Amino acid sequence: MHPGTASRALNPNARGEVSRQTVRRVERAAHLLGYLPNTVARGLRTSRSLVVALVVPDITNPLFPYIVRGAEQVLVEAGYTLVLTDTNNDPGRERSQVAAMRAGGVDGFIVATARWQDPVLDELAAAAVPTVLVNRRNQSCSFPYFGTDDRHGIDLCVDHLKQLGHRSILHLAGPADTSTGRERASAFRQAMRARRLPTARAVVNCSSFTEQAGAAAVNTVLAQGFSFTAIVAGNDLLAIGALEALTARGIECPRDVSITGYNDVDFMRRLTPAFTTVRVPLNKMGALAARTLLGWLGGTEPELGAKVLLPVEFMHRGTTARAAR
Amino acid sequence: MHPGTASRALNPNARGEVSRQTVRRVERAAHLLGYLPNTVARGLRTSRSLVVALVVPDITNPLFPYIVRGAEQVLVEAGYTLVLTDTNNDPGRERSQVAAMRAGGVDGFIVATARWQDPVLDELAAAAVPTVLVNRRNQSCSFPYFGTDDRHGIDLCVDHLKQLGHRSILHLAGPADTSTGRERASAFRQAMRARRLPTARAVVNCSSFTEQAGAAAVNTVLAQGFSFTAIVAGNDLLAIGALEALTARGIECPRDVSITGYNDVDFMRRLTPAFTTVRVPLNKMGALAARTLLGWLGGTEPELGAKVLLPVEFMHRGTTARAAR
DNA sequence: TTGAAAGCGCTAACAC
DNA sequence: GTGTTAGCGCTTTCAA
Repeated sequence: MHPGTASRALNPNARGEVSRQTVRRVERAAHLLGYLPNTVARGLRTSRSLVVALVVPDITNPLFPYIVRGAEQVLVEAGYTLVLTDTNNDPGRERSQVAAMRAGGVDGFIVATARWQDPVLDELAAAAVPTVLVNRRNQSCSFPYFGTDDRHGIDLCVDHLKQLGHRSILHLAGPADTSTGRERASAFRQAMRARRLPTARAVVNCSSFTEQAGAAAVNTVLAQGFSFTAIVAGNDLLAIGALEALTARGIECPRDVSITGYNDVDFMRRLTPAFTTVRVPLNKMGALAARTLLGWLGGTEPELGAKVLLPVEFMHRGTTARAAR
Repeated sequence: MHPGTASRALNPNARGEVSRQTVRRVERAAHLLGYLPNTVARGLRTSRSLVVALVVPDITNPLFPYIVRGAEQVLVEAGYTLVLTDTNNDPGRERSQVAAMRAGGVDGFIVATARWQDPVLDELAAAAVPTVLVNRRNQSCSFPYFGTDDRHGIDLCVDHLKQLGHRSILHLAGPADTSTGRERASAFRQAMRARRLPTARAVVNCSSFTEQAGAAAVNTVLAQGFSFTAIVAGNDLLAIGALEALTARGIECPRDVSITGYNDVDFMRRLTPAFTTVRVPLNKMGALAARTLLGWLGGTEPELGAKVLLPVEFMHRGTTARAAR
């Protein structure tokens, strides 16, 4: 039996060029020998590895497992393998890991670590590596982006608080080198202005999307004497940090201050009080990104600057209440 | 310049066989051209890919991200790449994904999905693929295993509850096809007997390590009229499910029933009441497993049935209290 | 110290 | 429909 023929028999695309009988014979033999086509050799020959890399900043941030899961589901169904790489929020590691993945011949990237200015993405774009962005994007948005409708989400929060009688609302903004930090802050300002609510000193920047940063920001604002009756946090972790900082000072939520989160990470509904937050379809975001990348790898090049914003859902729970008179 | 020489100049091991001057020349050129050695081709030639696969049952289970992180840290430092594969708790997918990884030429496996009887592991053992087990093991323990000292952890729970005056203690055991389910149940029985506490009907099996299963088990026991004043849950999710089921029936924790969890997943301390549970060094478990696998790949074959049990720490928080009189 | 050549396992183009 | 051949990019023996 001749290797070329065997190869054709095993390859779904070329199977047509070979007699049914031979196909059967080859399949039988392959099964018997426990033969697994060596995808490395195949990749070398075809320069397609059927591997996609997913770059996350920190897999222990409860946001990301759902994105990973959504993406892997789609990828595996299509016969692809997912390579996860966790950059530990370190641009240096991001650069080197991406380089390693490239050298390893991955077919494309799903990037969840985008910073506002991101040289790694610029390189990827320059090299025309199929890449999609998820959760965050870079300024130039060099690639298709799958995020959520932050403008709407934040607007829902502000609206809800206004309905409850709040006027002095503080926004805990995520880092300015992330699109989510910037865009939610901008959405907040716009939502406040649209309702003739005061925006002066109403936005404070947090150094990262962590509890610590959220707590620190609240402490700073309090120390400066700025008073507020509600907080719109840039994400759930910032919201939790804010709650802790307030509680530590005897300020109670929602009695004294209302708080909204963002993302509706799994355990938010289980906290006491259960958190009012904005639910984001993380699974779907990952799946959609993967599907688009797969399409790209299959030849249908996407519109490069395309932004897909998934709809969000406001979850009214226990951390928001009518403003004290 | 001749490719063989260039290869030697770039390869740390063979660099000695080449003149310093040539090395410099090659390095300069490589840098200039942005040359990245193609690891696929290298892998084909050397049959080492510098890739390790990590198999998890469900990355959204908050247990696993920490293990992933611990492992990846170590792996990346050693120049390896981590391939994550999530089997969605499905043995079929586990089998096919592992086969895919094998065909993809990974150097070894870290498996966190082991079932008590696990044909996939048997195959891996038969093929002598370097593999380490983490979190769970199989019955034959065909590979080095990194888990926690469950016997001690469960003993601490029972001891604590006994100190508080509890005698009727229920154990919510994880699935019988996992080592963690079986061993914690066995540890529970032993701990109870050692303290002359009753074990009849004190262990109930849950179909999976999920909230739903925990709640269902508690409901069943309650329906059967078995009464208890405390629960030792097989893991945190079961504990949370149990708490929900009890609360739904107006049984309060810890006033009426005390509950202990297991693993001390990140948000347990944030719940109200904060959960009494057993803290497990997940990060270290992943790191240790990775290091051992790396050693194996480097030539130091580990003792095959070796079990490394990491120390646990009992976290006394708000879900346990003195037994009602 | 460097050059030459073979070959890792597979596939695609071409010949029969 | 099947056989033949060349070569993906690298490493490594062997010879110079």
